[in-house]
Amino acid sequence: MSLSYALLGLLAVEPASGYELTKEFEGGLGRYAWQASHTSIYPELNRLAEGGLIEVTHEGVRGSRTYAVTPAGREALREWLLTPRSASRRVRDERVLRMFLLSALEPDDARQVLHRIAGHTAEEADRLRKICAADPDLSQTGREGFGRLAAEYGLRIYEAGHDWALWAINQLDKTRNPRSSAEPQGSE
Amino acid sequence: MSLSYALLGLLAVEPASGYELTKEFEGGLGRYAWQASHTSIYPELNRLAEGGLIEVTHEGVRGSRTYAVTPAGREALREWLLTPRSASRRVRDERVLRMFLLSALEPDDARQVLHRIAGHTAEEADRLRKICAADPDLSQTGREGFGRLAAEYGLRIYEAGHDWALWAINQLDKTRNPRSSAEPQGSE
DNA sequence: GAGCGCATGTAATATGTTACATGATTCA
DNA sequence: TGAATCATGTAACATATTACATGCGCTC
Repeated sequence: MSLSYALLGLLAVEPASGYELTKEFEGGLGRYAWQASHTSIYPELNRLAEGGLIEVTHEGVRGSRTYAVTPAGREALREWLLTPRSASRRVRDERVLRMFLLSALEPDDARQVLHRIAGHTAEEADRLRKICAADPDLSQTGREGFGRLAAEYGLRIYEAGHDWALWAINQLDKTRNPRSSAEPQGSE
Repeated sequence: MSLSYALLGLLAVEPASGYELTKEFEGGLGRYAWQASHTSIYPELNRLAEGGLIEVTHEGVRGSRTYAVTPAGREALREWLLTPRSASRRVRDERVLRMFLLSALEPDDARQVLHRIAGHTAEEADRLRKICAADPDLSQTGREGFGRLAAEYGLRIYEAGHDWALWAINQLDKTRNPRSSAEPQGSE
């Protein structure tokens, strides 16, 4: 189960409570890689603790429990990350699905969706570009460097998505109007 | 439910049987966007047919049923694709998750995983580059053009992932050995 | 002391996966 | 005629989402 490893990975970088982990999933991790809500996180933490992969290191004032990975947990995570599994393609990305289904639309509708995608990917890329520019050398360690690596990945993916959308719009325009091969379109 | 729209989208491009749709999901669609097996596809087709969004247009010799979208189904698909839903982030990508968890590893282990990622993304990009080169102008229509658009997207994403992996390796090398900023590493 | 954010949980429902199951047709 | 592929399905189990639920502590 991937959620266990996501939690193990976060805790391996820095101990945290279920509440803090939940917020972590609302950021870059849940955005690009694996989404989870507190109702799946808390039971999973309990299961991991029962299995001896994590343990409670601190009990906070409002009943919060801070978990940390045990050596066994760290080893389980390491093994999972170092072992390639070609079978592991549980891909589910609704945004990408929408891109794949564009051909099912009338060209004018598809163009409209592509313009929206182009706008959205540009915005996201801008946002991430700022984050990356703030720390160009990946000097931070721990959770910070973690986010930095993720931001860089997200940036490159959004830039690629943006380029793709522009390319696709151009292709559609060519099909509609084969004489002028690159008619600029108003952006959204 | 995204699966319904994935099926609607495929059928909108071209009528097909459950068996054929299942194979479609084994290709690019299931690889990058949305994965599904026949055990979820068949019940979903029945539900869509009950809801009047698709209908059986042909019964084959071995009990196969070819479905096509109804006007209602086409409209439902169109509305879904044209309506932006920012809430729709059901992202689950184990490969990306692994990238995000790298910071939890010792640098040497992380480097090893990154080299594997670099190798894998290069292979995938090569594969897709050939597919794209075979039809540079997106001249095909229907299911073919569909695949072409998807291949182009996949190519760009894998290239971006590859670049990211190389960048990350370089960053790790810098951290290990700050004097020489770009020490080449043996690939896997 | 009222309201907000912290912090965790359960239960019902929806969804997805794995294993099991069946039978037809084609091809060697 | 036996194996491979076509073609669809059910049942048990695992997992995830939504709605509901609770209570503490801080701040105003």
